[in-house]
Amino acid sequence: MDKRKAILEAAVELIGEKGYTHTSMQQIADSVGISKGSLYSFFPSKEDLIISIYEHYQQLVFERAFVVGLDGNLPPYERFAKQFQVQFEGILEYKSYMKMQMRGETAQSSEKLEKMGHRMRGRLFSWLERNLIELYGEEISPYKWDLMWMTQSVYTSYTGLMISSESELDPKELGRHLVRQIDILANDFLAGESKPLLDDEMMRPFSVGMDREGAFTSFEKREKAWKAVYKQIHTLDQEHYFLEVTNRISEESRKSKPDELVIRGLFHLLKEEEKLKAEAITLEEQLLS
Amino acid sequence: MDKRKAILEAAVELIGEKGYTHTSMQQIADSVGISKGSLYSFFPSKEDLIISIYEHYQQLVFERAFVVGLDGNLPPYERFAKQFQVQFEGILEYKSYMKMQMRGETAQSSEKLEKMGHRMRGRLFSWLERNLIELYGEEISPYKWDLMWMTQSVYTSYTGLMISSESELDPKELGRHLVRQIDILANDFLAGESKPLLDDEMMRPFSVGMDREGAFTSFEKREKAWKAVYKQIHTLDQEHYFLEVTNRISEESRKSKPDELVIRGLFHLLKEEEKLKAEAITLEEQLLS
DNA sequence: AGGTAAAATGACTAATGAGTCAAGAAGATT
DNA sequence: AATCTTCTTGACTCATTAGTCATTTTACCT
Repeated sequence: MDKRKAILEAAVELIGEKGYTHTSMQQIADSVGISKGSLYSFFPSKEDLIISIYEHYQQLVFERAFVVGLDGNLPPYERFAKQFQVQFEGILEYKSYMKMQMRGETAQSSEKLEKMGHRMRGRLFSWLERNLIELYGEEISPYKWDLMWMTQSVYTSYTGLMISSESELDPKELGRHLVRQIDILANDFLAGESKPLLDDEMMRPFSVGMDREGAFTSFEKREKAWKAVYKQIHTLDQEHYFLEVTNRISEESRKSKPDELVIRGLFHLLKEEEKLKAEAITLEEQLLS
Repeated sequence: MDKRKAILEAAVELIGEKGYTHTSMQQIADSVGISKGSLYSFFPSKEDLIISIYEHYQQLVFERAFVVGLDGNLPPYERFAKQFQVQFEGILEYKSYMKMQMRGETAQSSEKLEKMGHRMRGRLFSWLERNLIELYGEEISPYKWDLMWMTQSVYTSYTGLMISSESELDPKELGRHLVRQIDILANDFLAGESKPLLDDEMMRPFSVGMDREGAFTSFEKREKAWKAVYKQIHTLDQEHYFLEVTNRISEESRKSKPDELVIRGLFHLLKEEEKLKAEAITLEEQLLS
């Protein structure tokens, strides 16, 4: 029984329901069935707890969605729709986390969370951009921000609708629907009927490292290395065990002060499996550089 | 110097910046330059204060937007765009209120605020619906929720963009842009190219009194009476004075326990002006029924 | 100027909740 | 069984803040 995970789940549930400030550490402890002191042995502070929640769940939600990007025998348009579908399915699965995230209320606007949010938005936009360029070519470029902004707003509000409404929307239909709307507007832009409203200049806060080579590119490489490892793991017998090890690595590496020794140790566990060695080494290099 | 208003403004500023829970009554009092005790003589509780803020500003923002609906010599399409424009202008003007509203964090989910939010959404949707039907006729009806939902999400997210970004978006362009996007999607729906995804059933939480005659209809009538008064006032010399009286009536009538005597007294002030008498009486009947 | 009513003040109370830590329970080791 | 180690507990401290109210200041009137 993973107590840490149990705490995260209980906390997400409570905070999603009543908000961060109106959920006390005592309530969370009670809900898990442990004492407050014990809770504090897992998370040194309330802020630390909520940050861990974000780290934990963002990883889960994103992993789901981006795997589809790899299954590369779908035509672009369908793949785009499928990716939304998978994302919406993830939202349904992690409803309480999403509820919490949408409330958006946290501790005194933590530096760290802000960075995380920024990184998330950046990821979303960069993913959208890639898809738009792939679908419509470079000609869409002048209109990309308008399309991306529109997409992001509608996506977000459908998310809100899904987690609040009783009558469940079908993720598949929703994905198609969204892509269809994007398509209509994109074609209108390409036909030169509408002028763009948003440009690079004013959207700078949302473009993460598309200008600065370093940050985002290295992130991309790391992302690839992660994916390689996960993909390889799925082919193995001891899938579950290696997944757990890898998730633990991921968790540790996202901490503010990751313990290098822990990470190195965990990687040794992965490297024991011959079929995983190459991917593990690549990822380890990426993480410890 | 209206101290009550000064408090509302200071509070909006602080709460917009740091959130409801992280803004103390002491800070608000300090910011206005009065004592806490004095603050409590205006607002009996913190919750009461935030409710008053919503009541005060919603009125201001909405008033601006709906006036355009009356200037009826614009063609429907342009009027629709103009209404968005005016609304965006309002957002720019009441930036800190909007910031506060977008944070959405309030006291332990007050019954009253929830009702208010619901009413607001209802108003927005009913306004959108009217415009869509006017522009595209009854045939748009099966697609109205999809269009309205899309519009509402994009509208909301542009609002967020306006209040956060430094580079100011032009409300006029933004209004046109939004209406243009609606138009493209509406035409696509009408051409039978896309199927609707949302229907009355699942959108019931958002349809305020479109089914139940009473509530909304009577609200509409009252709305008309208000507009008639405001319109008449604009033709008068002492515009400013009568506006102030009317705003005061509006404020009082939105209180949880409106003082009927105060309202009756204020109406006497309006009825002194012969040209305003008829409209004032109609409104008074609406309010005191 | 003197007196009275109204308004403003800020020290005080009470509640809440984050974070600590000494003491005790459970488990491991010899 | 005795001892040591690790985990768990919940009573306690301390800071914050909503809301109160006796006292003081201001404004107004005669």
